[in-house]
Amino acid sequence: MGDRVAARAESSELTRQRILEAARHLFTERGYFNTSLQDIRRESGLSIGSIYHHFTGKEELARELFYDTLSFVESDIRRVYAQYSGARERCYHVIESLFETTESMPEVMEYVLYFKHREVLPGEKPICASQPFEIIKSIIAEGMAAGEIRPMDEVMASAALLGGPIRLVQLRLEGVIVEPLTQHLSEAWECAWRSVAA
Amino acid sequence: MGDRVAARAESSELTRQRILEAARHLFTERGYFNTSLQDIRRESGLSIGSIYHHFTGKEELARELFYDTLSFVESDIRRVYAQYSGARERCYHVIESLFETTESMPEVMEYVLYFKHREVLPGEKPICASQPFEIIKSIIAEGMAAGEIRPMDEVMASAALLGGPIRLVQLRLEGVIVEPLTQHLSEAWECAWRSVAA
DNA sequence: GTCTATAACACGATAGAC
DNA sequence: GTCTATCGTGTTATAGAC
Repeated sequence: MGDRVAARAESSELTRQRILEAARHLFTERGYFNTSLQDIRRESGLSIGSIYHHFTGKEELARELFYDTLSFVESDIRRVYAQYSGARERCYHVIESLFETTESMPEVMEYVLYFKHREVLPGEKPICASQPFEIIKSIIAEGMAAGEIRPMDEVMASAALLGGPIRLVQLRLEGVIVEPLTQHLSEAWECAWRSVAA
Repeated sequence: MGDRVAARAESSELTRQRILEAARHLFTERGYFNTSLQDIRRESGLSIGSIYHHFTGKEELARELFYDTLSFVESDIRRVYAQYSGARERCYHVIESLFETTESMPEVMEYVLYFKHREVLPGEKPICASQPFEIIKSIIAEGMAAGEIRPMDEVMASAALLGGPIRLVQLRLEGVIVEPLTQHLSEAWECAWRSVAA
């Protein structure tokens, strides 16, 4: 008997995901404000009523996607942190994972980079106060203590290390770079590491 | 008699500027889509009719501001290009000017960095195809030919050089960095140049 | 849980007096 | 050139049948 409850819950979760996927696609393609709930209804193949049954409104869709994406990025960085040791290795694999995600899930990457929290979700904490940012900072702090990274302001070091790669991701998403970013990994890494290496 | 015509033209130009200033302020503060013409009317102290007399609509305000800002940045880079020689000197002063503009005209900088052409002005060329971007590329190409910069992909070099500083500008605009960026110029420059220096 | 129909509203844009 | 008043449209969100 619990089966029927479980099946219903599962199907409910499925429609939830369908709505979120449609929203993510449209938000990244034409932007939050250029997407109406009618668009999301059409894209998801469901109805307005159904959307409002699962979410309180359009804003919650954006919020949900935002936190989804953020925790995806976070777990990815955590994995790298746990799997490797030393700032050099860890930073390398953070950038590698950044490039891989750009290729395999460009919409997720686009959402992370271009989503304007302040505009769409006023009152949310800025992304730089988020967990991923904190992990990066501690990787760098440890690397500095170990003498791998030149002593300098931590914010400076993180900007120097990731600024270039992030810029490349943007150029790739905009279509300026046409080859997969993974092809440029070693060259990008060389530039990034030189900027902070001791 | 020409005086009266000139005076009228001047006053007309003045109200035009008042409207543009109000629009820039509101667009950067809360975003294009969160700003209504009523807001611009209130902020500028004029009327809806007056705004429509000077501009064809809201979108033209954004477009006008965009090209204004772009040509400001362009002339700034051109100045640096003409005033200095060698990739090293030129790049240093481009970054210096970037930081100075961030401090003296944060709204201009914010408009350049965060304005979403694709969303607000669909059909506009992306900023990376713009003149400022082209000048940077030629500075780098000349620097590579002169042996100042390691041989590498030009796009890669520009991302490495400016990615870090641009990231710092963003952090400054978001309030993560509280001191004027000019204080960090030498450290930021050190990181940026190391990433590409021969 | 899912649907359709519709309410309530704000927006960009226009018309026309002065 | 500047203004006020207003139109038409598209939006988010709700009500209520099934």
